[in-house]
Amino acid sequence: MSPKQQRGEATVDLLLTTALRVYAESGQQGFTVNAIVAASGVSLGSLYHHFGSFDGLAAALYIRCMDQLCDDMVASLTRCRTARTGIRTWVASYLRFTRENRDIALFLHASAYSGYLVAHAEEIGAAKAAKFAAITDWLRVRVERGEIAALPAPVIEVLVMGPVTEVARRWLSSTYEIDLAEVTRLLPDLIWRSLRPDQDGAEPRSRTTA
Amino acid sequence: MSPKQQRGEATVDLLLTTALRVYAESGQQGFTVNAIVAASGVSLGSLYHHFGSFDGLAAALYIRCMDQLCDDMVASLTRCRTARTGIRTWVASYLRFTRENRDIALFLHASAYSGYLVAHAEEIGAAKAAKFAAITDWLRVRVERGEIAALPAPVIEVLVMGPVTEVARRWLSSTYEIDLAEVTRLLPDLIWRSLRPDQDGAEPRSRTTA
DNA sequence: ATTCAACTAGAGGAAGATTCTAGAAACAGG
DNA sequence: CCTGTTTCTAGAATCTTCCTCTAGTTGAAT
Repeated sequence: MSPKQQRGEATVDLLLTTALRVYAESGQQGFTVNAIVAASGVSLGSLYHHFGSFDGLAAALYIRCMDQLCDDMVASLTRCRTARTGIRTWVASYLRFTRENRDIALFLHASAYSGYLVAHAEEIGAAKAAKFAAITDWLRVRVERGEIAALPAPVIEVLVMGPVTEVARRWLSSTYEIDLAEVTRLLPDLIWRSLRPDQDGAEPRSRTTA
Repeated sequence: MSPKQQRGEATVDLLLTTALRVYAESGQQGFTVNAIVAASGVSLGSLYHHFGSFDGLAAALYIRCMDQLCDDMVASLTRCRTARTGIRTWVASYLRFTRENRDIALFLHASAYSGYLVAHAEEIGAAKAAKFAAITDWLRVRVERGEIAALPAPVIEVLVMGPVTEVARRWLSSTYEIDLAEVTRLLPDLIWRSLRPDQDGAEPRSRTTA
């Protein structure tokens, strides 16, 4: 299972990094084996030796990018105790990650429907679920404490991730003009509004009880 | 400018309709000129006579689908007077459209980054902006009346469209399991919460003034 | 009858994913 | 240090797929 030589690991890394750069520079059109091979200097044989197919490389890259994003989000989220700061931090960290890792964000958004990961859909789904488990747990605890409105987990996820991914999409597409700084200032609070346990004047239970 | 024969219009329509069906059945992979030609019975030359290129057909299909969606949303929205019902109806209508027109929604979501519309990006952008103008106007009026929080237009759009498109994405991908009926029941109110002018007990101005 | 849009059929050719064979580099045991 | 084995690299050749173009036909309108 584990490689007996570590020279391959470096080429794998080089290939993935180059692939991401190629995608960022040339878009979906130019995202091809030849381009990646040419840009990386690695041979075609090496590529197929390590990934088996082009889709294999794309799937590996997708998983690698998603892991980075998820690790970043989970780290930000789990550092927070209260629901309010947690949600706000979650939102802010996604936007920050997008700004600081444009290439990764672009690839993630574009690949969602891109077809080259249909073959590895199960694998990717599993990886994503594993990473999201930490987030779901964090949310469940706060919902049980009454710090977040009693909603199904998917609805909460959608209310947070929805606006944020939409902003990212627009910022990445560069046809819209989005003031990312302003949005980062406004969104966390606005999203939190839709998740507060109740809005009719009652104080959050964390103050009155426990 | 106007066609001297109207037989072409029928062919164009047949091609677009078939293309959508092919996409729904075969996905990105099977979305090719040959497949469309075979499924429609129209000849390859005809296709090129009308659309000039494969990308041309894809762009035309994209615009047609987007028009349908936008017209539906605009019709639902402009029928509403108050901000609250408007926003809630907007959300509900998008979800209803997605449920009732799965193929269209799928194509729209998947094509966003798909690369075959890069060539016609300007054209598409213009068409989209034109359709969205009605929505933006509707929003501006309500913001000026104080019925909606004083936020930049993009932020409002993102808060509404974000969660809704995210739900659609999940429902379409079929790896997530989304209870669309339940979401349709919950989301409109939740989204409205993030847009209400203020949440600290003050009544909406429409009641106290004017 | 002429004209022009609409259409048909099929060839051409480019591009890209994959396979294959050959060889270099690391590793293990003697 | 030598040798067999596995991992890895190399790049040409292949095979498939798909977009585009050309040349010619049909048929409605004037």
